[in-house]
Amino acid sequence: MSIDPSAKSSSQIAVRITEAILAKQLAPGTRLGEQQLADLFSVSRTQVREALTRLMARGIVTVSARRGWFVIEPTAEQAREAFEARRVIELGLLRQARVRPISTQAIGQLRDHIAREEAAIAGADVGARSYLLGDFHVCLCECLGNSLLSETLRDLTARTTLTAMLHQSSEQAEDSCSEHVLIVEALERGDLEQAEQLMQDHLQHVESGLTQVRSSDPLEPLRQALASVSRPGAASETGPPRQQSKGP
Amino acid sequence: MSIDPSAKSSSQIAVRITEAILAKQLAPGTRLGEQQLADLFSVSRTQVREALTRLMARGIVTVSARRGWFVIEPTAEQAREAFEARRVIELGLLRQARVRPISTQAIGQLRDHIAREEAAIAGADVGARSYLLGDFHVCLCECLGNSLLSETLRDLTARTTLTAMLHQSSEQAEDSCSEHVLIVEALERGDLEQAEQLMQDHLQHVESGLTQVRSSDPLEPLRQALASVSRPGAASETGPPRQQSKGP
DNA sequence: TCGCGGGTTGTTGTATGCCAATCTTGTATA
DNA sequence: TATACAAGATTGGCATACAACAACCCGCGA
Repeated sequence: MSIDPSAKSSSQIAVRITEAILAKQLAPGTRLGEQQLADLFSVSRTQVREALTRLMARGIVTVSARRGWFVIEPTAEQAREAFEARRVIELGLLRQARVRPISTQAIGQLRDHIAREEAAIAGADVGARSYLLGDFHVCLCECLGNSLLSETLRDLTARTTLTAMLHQSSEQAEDSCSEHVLIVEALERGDLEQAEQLMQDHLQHVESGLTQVRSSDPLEPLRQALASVSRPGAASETGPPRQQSKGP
Repeated sequence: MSIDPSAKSSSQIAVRITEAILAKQLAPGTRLGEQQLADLFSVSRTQVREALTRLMARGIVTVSARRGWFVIEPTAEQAREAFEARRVIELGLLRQARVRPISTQAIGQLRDHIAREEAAIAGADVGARSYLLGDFHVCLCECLGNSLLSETLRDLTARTTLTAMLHQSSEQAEDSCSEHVLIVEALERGDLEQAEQLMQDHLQHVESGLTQVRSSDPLEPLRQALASVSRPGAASETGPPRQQSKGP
């Protein structure tokens, strides 16, 4: 688990965890032990609990009473809702934006973002790639002038990212990126109708990229995990087999 | 401050506070002292902090370092974003709903809700009236099959309610309710296009009901307060949270 | 009268210890 | 073999302590 070494405030811890999820460095179902995180960040359980409470309010972490905190594992229904919510927000935002022109500065920001996407795709950093591909939508939302919705959208992106990890989607990074390019181009020439259509298609592509297991069988992940024998270091990700020596 | 007598868990405390805001029983800028709330609910500060942390993550409470927790006072810009977000979500949801029919059961729920609205308007309970008029939109969102967005919408409703309190809107309760009726009727006969238009108008009415201060001038409230000499104790209710000083 | 400086008070921020509840797991026993 | 029981680990929550800081009060000097 490679969240990051140093963070002091609880909000920073929450951000780190969120980023790790968006970068696919934290799998759904990962256990987040309080003491464990406290040691990792060199803070007390108090701070960790506060950070986790925050993340729970945002719906990207759950707590099972006296068992522990876990990264959510979106059910099929939740995944559907998350994608629908993204469609509603992103398409609706583009529609609302028809009355208010998009600043050239915003277009510039989006172009920069896409440049970073391309760099990440060219490079080998899978985490950065995943993060940036998701963050594009948040960035777009912010450029369209609504920071409130961008917050919500970030959480929804986390959910869909986790869903993608659960259902091991085929992430066609290049395709996504080129679709982003098309969207920004449409925005740049002021064709918001086209942009909306492109976004709709794009989200459709992302959603249909999931290998729709979509069973409501709670044993499905386990079954799937045990079906293929050789999985490279997957267990160490979720289940720390042993624990460091405890306190006094 | 008449939140309610008994609640045990932090989530319940958060719910109580949210409800009080939606019922216009907690004004924007109200101070929420930790010890104060702890005494009120007969719990420790720990629980109160957890509840407030949750509410902060949802954006309906802020904390000023070492000064205290306060119900947010949405700025003009934030108010604009909140209304835009509501438009985006509610209109977008109705648009998405075109592909999926609305169950008759959902229509029934909405009708029940409107009946309660009418009862509250007939009665004298201003709190219940305000709460129900806002909750209609949340309820509609849930009936349209997206509980994720309904959570977000609840928070946005809280924001717009607080904005309304700040800018002392003229709340034409009967008008709102009758518009709700029209919307549900349109839904019932499957005319989603019409429903969307009605919703758009309705939200427009609510927003324009605000005495549009709406300048981005941070001194505007002050100026307005000093323009008219005799104001009956507006701020004395909760103790004036003076100007906020931000950190570095 | 007015402004200024210093101490006082109150509130949050954070760590710590503690203990109960209870879930998990390992082991002994019928 | 299956059940019961004990041990361990982890969260849930409370109380407390104390530091950091903001707001307030009050006296002092000009």
